[in-house]
Amino acid sequence: VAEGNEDQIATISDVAAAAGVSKTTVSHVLSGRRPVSEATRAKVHSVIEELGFKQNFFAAGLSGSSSKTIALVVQDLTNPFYPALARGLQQVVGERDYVVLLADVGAGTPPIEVFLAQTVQRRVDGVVVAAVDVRDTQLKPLQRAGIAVVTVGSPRHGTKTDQVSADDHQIARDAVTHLCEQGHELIATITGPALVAPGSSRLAGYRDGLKQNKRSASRARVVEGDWTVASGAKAMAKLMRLPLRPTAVFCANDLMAVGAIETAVALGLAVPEDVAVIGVDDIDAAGLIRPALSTVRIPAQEIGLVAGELVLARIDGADGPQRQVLVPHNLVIRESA
Amino acid sequence: VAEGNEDQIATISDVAAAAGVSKTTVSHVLSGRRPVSEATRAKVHSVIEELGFKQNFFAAGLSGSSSKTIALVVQDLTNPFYPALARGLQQVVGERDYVVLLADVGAGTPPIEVFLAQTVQRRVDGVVVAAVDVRDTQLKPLQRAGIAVVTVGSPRHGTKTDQVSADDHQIARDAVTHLCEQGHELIATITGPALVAPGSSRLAGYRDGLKQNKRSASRARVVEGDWTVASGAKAMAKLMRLPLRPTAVFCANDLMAVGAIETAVALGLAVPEDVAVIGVDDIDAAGLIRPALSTVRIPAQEIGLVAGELVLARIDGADGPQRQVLVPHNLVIRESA
DNA sequence: CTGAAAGCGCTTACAG
DNA sequence: CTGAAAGCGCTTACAG
Repeated sequence: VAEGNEDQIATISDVAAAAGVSKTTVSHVLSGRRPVSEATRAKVHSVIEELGFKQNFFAAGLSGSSSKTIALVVQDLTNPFYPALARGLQQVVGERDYVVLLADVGAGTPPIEVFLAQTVQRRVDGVVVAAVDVRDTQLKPLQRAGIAVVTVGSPRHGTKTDQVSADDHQIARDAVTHLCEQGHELIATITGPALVAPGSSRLAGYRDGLKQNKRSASRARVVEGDWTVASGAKAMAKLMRLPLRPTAVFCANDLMAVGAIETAVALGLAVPEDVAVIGVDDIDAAGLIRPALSTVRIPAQEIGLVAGELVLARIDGADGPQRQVLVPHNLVIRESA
Repeated sequence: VAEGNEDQIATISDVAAAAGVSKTTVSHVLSGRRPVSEATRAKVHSVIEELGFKQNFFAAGLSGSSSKTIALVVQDLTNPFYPALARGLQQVVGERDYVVLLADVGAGTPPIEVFLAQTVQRRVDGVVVAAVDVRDTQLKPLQRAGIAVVTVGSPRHGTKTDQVSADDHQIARDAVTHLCEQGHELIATITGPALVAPGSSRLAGYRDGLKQNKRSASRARVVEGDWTVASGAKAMAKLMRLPLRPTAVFCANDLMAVGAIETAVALGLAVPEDVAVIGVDDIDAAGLIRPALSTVRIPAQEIGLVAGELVLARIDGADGPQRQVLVPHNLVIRESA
């Protein structure tokens, strides 16, 4: 036991020397990529333990070339959807000893293209993109570099990646159907900006829901908001002035639903007795306001899980066509509808 | 222009050859660590551009040994405090081309000790720990490995790292003082579990605030909750049964304040006319409930910024004693107090 | 079942 | 102002 400079970090050579075997053998007991006799395996392991040996990440990567890391690009970490997604992703990839590199586009720095470049330079194994700002031309270079890319959210024009998202169309249909089951006939909607996802899909789903349940549709009962409480309040005021006043409103997100409820209360209308209101998202406040908000929960964490499974599958070499998976949502019925 | 196998990733040797200089020189124009003539610098840069050369992260790290990454360990990404902190951190470190590696302890996997081990293996430059579960004995190895460690939250016994946190003591004092300025005499508090931070500091701050404003203190007006809405509601019921009913309640977080308000309303008490309620955190729901909750905003993003500055300072070689910085909070007065 | 040796793509004394 | 060469700590054909 003459060696043992304990201040120095142990390398694979130290382990090999102390165990009386070659670096090759140590490397193989580490990777398991080639059979090693039980005796020497045990010896090597005990030496590793004793020396506190840890593989040098850079050296391993330089030869082997996988960094065991997944990058996650997120539109706005401040929106609770993304942290939940991040958690789901970490859960599945962490299981396989991958680590997650985070980029919050909303932070403003670094610029997204800089981060994506970093991603290839660092030989990241996979990238999960949950950010509307990213154009597919920015993703091409990653794919060419052999990085597995999966995209979260509604499909965008021309994007060629595996995708996960909530089923926005079905979400709206389910909400409308719930309203119908409660006996409502005149059902309005407060939409998000209607040309882009997920606003467009939820509007289409609303219309389908009406048709499917044989309710009448009317352009007057469709009012556009911009996802904010204030816009929901304003849209609701417009709706409540209609000659044929709707008795139920499907709001394309919870924030607008909160605004809608405030307007209803301000007008002296009881919710849900006079007007029922249902939202989408299940934000934290949904259960805290009165009346408590009925809504459709977007399964953010599950989306993260699936995104993780998709990247890992590609990393493991799965080929075949791009996959698109829709993660099931669920209705959370509280008081407002 | 005979070379140019465009399918292959360009290395520093390719650049050197194409520019007619040595790898040494290319390396130096990249790092700027030694003067290079303007002419050759320009030539090298143009070749880099042309070949689309990107430094191999592993090779650079193996020689140079900095990974340009900061790890962030967070207790529960699902709590909005942490995403905001993460954003602040990214903003400052991103500016300097560092990238952030995220670990959400609440995800359950990987185990925290595994992640911390990864952190030294990957030669991370700094670690920001915002997680109560991490004991200082787990941090020692990182510091020994030369990693800059900063800790977020109230100081813990024996921890020897730079620290950032909100000033929990002062937060409570400020809230109580606000209540006093509104003319309240009998001021109660609903605390978190009182033995651990931040519950203990907020309780102490409440008592100081009372003393400083010459209000009477009473053990009966201190009721312990567990940070949840339900516990706040229950504590409030107890408080409202007191013979000398308090006219104002300082709740150690917003969730308990929401519960307190619900109880008050259920008892037919008007808020803030009959009882004023103030919380801490400024959660999203605070502005959405009625009456809107007055509270003390915890400056999560600023805490992240400061944490980033502290790590970077240490990475840049700052020595000297451990620093502890308290980030200023602010009162957000809405309707409930 | 095991080793010697080349090689991954950089950085950095050392030398001029 | 610039280069040749050693070395960082691994992995992996190749050979036995």
